[in-house]
Amino acid sequence: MTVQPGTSTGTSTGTIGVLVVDDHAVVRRGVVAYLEALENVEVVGEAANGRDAIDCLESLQVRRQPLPRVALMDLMMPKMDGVEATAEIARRFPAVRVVILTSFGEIERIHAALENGAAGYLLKDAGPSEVAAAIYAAANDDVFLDVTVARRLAQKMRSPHSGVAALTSRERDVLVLVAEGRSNREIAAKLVISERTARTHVSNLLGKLGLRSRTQAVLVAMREGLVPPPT
Amino acid sequence: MTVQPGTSTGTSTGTIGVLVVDDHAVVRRGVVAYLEALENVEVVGEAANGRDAIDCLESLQVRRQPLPRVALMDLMMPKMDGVEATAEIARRFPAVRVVILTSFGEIERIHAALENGAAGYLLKDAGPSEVAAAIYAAANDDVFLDVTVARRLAQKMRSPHSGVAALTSRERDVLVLVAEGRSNREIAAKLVISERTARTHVSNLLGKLGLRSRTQAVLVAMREGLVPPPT
DNA sequence: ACCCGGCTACGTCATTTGTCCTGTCCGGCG
DNA sequence: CGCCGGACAGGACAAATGACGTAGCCGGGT
Repeated sequence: MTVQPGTSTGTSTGTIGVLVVDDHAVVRRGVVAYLEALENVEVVGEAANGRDAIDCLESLQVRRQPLPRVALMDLMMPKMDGVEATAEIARRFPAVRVVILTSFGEIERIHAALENGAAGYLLKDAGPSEVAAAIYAAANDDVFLDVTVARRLAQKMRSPHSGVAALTSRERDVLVLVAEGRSNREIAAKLVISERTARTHVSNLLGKLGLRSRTQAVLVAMREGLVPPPT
Repeated sequence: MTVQPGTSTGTSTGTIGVLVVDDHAVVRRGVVAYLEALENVEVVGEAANGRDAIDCLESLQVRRQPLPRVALMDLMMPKMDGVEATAEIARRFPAVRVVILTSFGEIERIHAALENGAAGYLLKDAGPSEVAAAIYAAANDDVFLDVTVARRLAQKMRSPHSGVAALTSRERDVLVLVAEGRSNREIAAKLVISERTARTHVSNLLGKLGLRSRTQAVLVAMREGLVPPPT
């Protein structure tokens, strides 16, 4: 976690403070380089994970320093997942808009992030102009979505009957466990239900997803971002 | 693909030319920012994927311009995988050292990359100093490995009897197909063998990996980088 | 009050998967 | 040459998986 010294006199009204959150130093460097080219944007801090980001905001708050207007944040970080961090920031620091900047466009994570209060979603192959647009939009209480993200989201809305969206919450629970390599028996134990019931859920979700085996379900769950890729 | 204009008079002996290959513009920007801080290093081009990188080298060659001494390259790119690109560069442009800079430390990909002629392996949470060290090492015909990568590699060498290394090549073939969600019957068809044989292979590889179901095998195959995560 | 959808559970059945053992064929190696 | 390990194959069997139908329970909406 890094906080710029409070000596910065440039934090006047009209300047957009940005907190950059990413576990990869290279990416932070690239983002900062993007932002430095923008006149009325100032990077007020960097954090390597969600926990650090929260800490950073807290310490700014107790020091009565202005909070950043925007947090530019990766998903998939150690310590604290971007989705969780987004939720907590939206809850505890409602003045801070969270813009997601991540490598993968996994529909479930996109959905989760936006549901948790994200004000934008960028993919890492975005150019400087897109990052700028997203930040200005967020600062303006608008929402900026990457084109391909928006398209995928639209597709999801159009056909709620394909994909994990069609699953009930219980079926999603089961799918997550399937995607962790658990057997029906183990799933039953974890969820405190009968093994037959677990099998029923598996059978139902396979049907809804149009799959023929739990192995394929694992792949779908990963593709949709329902479970993180194994480390 | 971007090539710096040949007007650069600074490409004197002693200067290390670097080609940056990554599909994420942000990452390229960050890397370039790193490299700009180094005195005797010059970025001679950028490419968004393996194919572009090769093209870039070709075009430099036909124009009789000096090839970069080092290519800093991501794995997991569209168009052409980093491993393939490394192999082709090592074969066709032996003067160019390839340094891998990637997010994940998947032991199988590390192994494949190094086997294909990579001269370094960095993780993306590397700081500027590590990137610099890797580039200087590569330019010097040395090999630079990230500490955690080196450790994992050492672990692999120490215990060849855990992990995918213990598998026969045929078993690896089968594992790849398992990890694609194929059934035993489909695997048999793909490999033109009997289903019983496919089952034997699956059973044997599960035993060697200490697993109890093919679903877990999927996770291991992903973790080891034997198959790319589903897009 | 009534219906519907979701969670629970069970029974039955066909398939798939995984284990163990046996055995053949072939190529490399001492 | 004999030996060994790996690919291939099959039999026998146990266990897990998945499909389909049925049914009780409960909460939310009409």
